[in-house]
Amino acid sequence: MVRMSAEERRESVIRAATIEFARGGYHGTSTEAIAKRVGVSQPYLFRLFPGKKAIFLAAAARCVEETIRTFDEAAEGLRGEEALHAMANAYTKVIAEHPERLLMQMQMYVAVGAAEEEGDHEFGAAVREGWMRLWDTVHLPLGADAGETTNFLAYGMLINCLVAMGFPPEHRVWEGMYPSARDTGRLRK
Amino acid sequence: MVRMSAEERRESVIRAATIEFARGGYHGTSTEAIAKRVGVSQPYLFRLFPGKKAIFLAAAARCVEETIRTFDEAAEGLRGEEALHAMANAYTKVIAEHPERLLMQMQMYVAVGAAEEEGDHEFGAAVREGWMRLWDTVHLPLGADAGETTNFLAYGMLINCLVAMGFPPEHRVWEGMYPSARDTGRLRK
DNA sequence: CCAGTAAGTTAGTACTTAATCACTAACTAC
DNA sequence: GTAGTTAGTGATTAAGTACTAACTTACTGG
Repeated sequence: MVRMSAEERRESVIRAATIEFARGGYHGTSTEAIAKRVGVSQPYLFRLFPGKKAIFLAAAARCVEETIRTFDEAAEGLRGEEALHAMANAYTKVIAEHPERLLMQMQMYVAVGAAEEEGDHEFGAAVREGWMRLWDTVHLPLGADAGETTNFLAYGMLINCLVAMGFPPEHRVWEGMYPSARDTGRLRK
Repeated sequence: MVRMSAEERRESVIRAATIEFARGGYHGTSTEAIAKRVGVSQPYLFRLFPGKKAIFLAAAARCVEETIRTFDEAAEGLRGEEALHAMANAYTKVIAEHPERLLMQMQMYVAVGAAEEEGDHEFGAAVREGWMRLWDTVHLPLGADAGETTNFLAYGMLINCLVAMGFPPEHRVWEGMYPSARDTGRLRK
């Protein structure tokens, strides 16, 4: 048994939860599965977090932070087409190294409807706020062009969906993605 | 009690299931919720379908059919930019009248990972096949241009995500969507 | 009118799972 | 060393849920 500070454990839980929730979504993931991945007993999760929902929220929030940071760092000091390429490349790297982040984002989005249904309006608001922060993050480097920003994010969402569907990297759906992204994602000033 | 033929009932179940699964996803939707919406007892669902999974599959398949048919009919006899506008308008109409179809699509996509995990490789394959049929459906009217097709579908996926997140129609994220779709989605021949 | 069939229900089972409670083991300061 | 705190577990529970089996009600053809 490896003892950790509660704060460190919470970190591990967030990482494990991201992977598990990314696969199964909120309802398709048991707290036991998360606990197993962390290497800790299931009841202990409820010492670290007030409930399952709080774990999901923490994982979702973290996921948004990291995505925003990824784009922010990639575009640092760059503008226009250069920023576009830098951010696209950064995202490509995330796809390869942390696909769970894309899937977790999808799970966040689809979880909004259910949360709204059960009276939780804060969750949807938080997700939308995260999206707008992401929007603003890429907006400025892309020349403060709304059309360009929307286009960039549209390709991002398509990528998320294709990854979720499990299309292998060599599949033809990926063709026309990057050339096209460069082409149709050109900057009009 | 209104009696129906089993076939008609199955139809009702598929429609009800689409709405329920669209909100809650596979695991977040109980067969009881579906039965309630149909107006039938919960166990009777298992006479009409072999199990919950079969209901989800039927709803998902139907959803894909209808989306493909929507584009197919909208683009009938049109090519290039005209087809693009016709299909975009048709999709706009679906957003307003049948948002559950967009949400169900999202739920399908995110369900692939979990299905794969539990050894069901056919589901993912079916979803990908549906996607490719959709791809081919819009590919030809858009001038058999892979970049154009990808672009069109990218905007579609962005729309799906924004709808899932619950952005109201007047929100600024929608600005730059249609102008931009017209603009960046222009046809290069 | 009645026999067969198809539509539908009520009651119940087996199982999963989020959350609680009482308890134990390890670290830390004095 | 020992007192107090912090990390962690085992046992349990209550609620929910997919699915089964046995029974009932309505329609239909001869």
